[in-house]
Amino acid sequence: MKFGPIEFRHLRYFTAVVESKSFRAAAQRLHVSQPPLTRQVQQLEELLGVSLLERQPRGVELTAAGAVFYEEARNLLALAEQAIDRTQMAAQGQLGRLDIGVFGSAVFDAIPRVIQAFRLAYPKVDIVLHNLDRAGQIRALRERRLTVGFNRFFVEEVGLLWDVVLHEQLNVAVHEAHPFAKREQLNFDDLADQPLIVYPRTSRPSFIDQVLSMFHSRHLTPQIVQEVDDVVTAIALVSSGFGLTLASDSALTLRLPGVVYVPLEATEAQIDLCMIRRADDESALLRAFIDVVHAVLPPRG
Amino acid sequence: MKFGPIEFRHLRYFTAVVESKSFRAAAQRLHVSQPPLTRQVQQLEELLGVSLLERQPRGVELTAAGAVFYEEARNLLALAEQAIDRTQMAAQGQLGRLDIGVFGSAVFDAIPRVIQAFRLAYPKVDIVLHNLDRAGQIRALRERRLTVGFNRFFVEEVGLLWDVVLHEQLNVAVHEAHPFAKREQLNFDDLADQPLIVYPRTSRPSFIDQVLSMFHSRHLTPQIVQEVDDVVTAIALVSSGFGLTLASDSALTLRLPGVVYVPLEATEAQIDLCMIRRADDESALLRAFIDVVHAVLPPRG
DNA sequence: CGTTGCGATACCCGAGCGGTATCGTTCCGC
DNA sequence: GCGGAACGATACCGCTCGGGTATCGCAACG
Repeated sequence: MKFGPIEFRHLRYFTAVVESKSFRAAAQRLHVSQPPLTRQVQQLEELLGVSLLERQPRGVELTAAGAVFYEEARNLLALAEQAIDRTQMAAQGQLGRLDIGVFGSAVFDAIPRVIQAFRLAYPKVDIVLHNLDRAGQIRALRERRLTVGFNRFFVEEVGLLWDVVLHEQLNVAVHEAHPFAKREQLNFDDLADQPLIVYPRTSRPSFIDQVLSMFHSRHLTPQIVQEVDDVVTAIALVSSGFGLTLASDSALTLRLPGVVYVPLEATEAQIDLCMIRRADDESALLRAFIDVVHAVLPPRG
Repeated sequence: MKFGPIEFRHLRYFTAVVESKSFRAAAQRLHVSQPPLTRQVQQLEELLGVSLLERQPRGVELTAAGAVFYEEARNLLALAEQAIDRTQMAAQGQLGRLDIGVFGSAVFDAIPRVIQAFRLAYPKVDIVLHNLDRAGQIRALRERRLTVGFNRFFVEEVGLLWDVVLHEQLNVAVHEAHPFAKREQLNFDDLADQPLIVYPRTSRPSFIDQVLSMFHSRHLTPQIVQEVDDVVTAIALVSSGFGLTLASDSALTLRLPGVVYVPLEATEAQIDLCMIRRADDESALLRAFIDVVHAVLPPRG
């Protein structure tokens, strides 16, 4: 006489009986015989302490409470189906939340392209962008607040993996009044005695360090006239005739009045865009995102 | 190796494991041993075709899909609780919908008082009022579109029950300029040769039929100057000096300019308010409503 | 007034749930 | 570095309980 808690079986049986208005018909629909159905519904009524059906010779009729419970049961069964669907979607990486760390000039071109493509392929995934420098990204990754990070020049970090996802050329941003503005291409020697604006210094090694090493390998010493925090400020200074600066291809979408971009000689004048992630993150969502990144960004930049 | 469909047991076990971050601790919480827990969670994962937990030496960790399913499971369990609550409330008449048929002057006083009291006692019951004459109420009751109806003078109807819930006195509505307006009380003899406005004729026998029978039993013949559809119109005509009319106590709240109500002699000058319902309706909701009606309306009107 | 179709009941069988005992692994302290 | 402790997984068993067949009691219908 003692029953356990309510189970989905009770709901399935009860709703079938209600919809068939008959135990026998419902039994047929459920591919069971009639007596178990009777028993389960009786149990359900006893568990609830409520009479749900009025048994009549011509079939069954819902009581007022039965009508309420029927609606609830239908709802629960539908939600259970949804729960399964959603879970399976999540397992395939089609549902969930992706926290992406971004920084620097890549946010102007490469990142938006990746995100747009990913949104299209996985519309039910929430994407949250976090503006973090490299150190911040690494910390956030370790603390699981981030799924992936995009940055330049990752050093090896235990527990983290990084891939180069894009090679970009360097460009020189000059004011249109500057003689370089007419040139098809420039090289490092051209820049040696030019007033250079450099960025950013937030976490070493950084963009600027790689640029400086390119000068050093050519035994050149650039004339640094100003240090700034970010690309936008640097280009703004170029726009106002302060000097020259270097920018990756991604920054080319950043158009300010009077600023002209001239490609730098190709040899070694490359800057990488890297993606960093946890080594132990084997989620389908991250896998799917990585695939999109490689599909969107040119296999060889 | 073949499992049936998902049951609430799977959800209860899984959520317990997640919340305890441990199979053993969850087993203790659930008052079962650890192996069945392991098995049920394994079954759940197989049923979903999804890995929900990462078993680690220090306990268990949710996968991304597991986190999604956990939220869904919590939600389902909470909704199941609510479903039980709501069903039990419905069984006690505390939840549901009450369709009430109303007609005539009772809507001005008695009905609003009843409904206000019922709303207070059973706030989660939806009350829907339907303006239907007696024939319409009887049809709607038979077709289950109505739970109760209020009207005057019910004849016996098979399958329906009626109770007198209120006795009201009759009053004469006269214009203040009329000599009767000064009287403390009136009787039928006074009215015999007065211009009388009568209402309504919608479904016989009706209010007017009872009034007329009161005249006849006294061998009097009233002077009917106008027939109208409803009380409000009748009183409006009184207000414009058209004649006199009779109105129950409920209509006294209906105050129009120049209209004065004078009580009619008490003997036999009573009018009933009746409540009609299905004989086979044993719902707790109806029972509760009837109780409220008898509590609100004076046991002897 | 028998027939028919309904849900309820009685009884049986076996799947499956929960129990105990134990294993394999990892992490910890000595 | 090694034994012990703690974790989840596995093996196996007993018994509950869900589902089966057969049948009952009852009301409606021709």
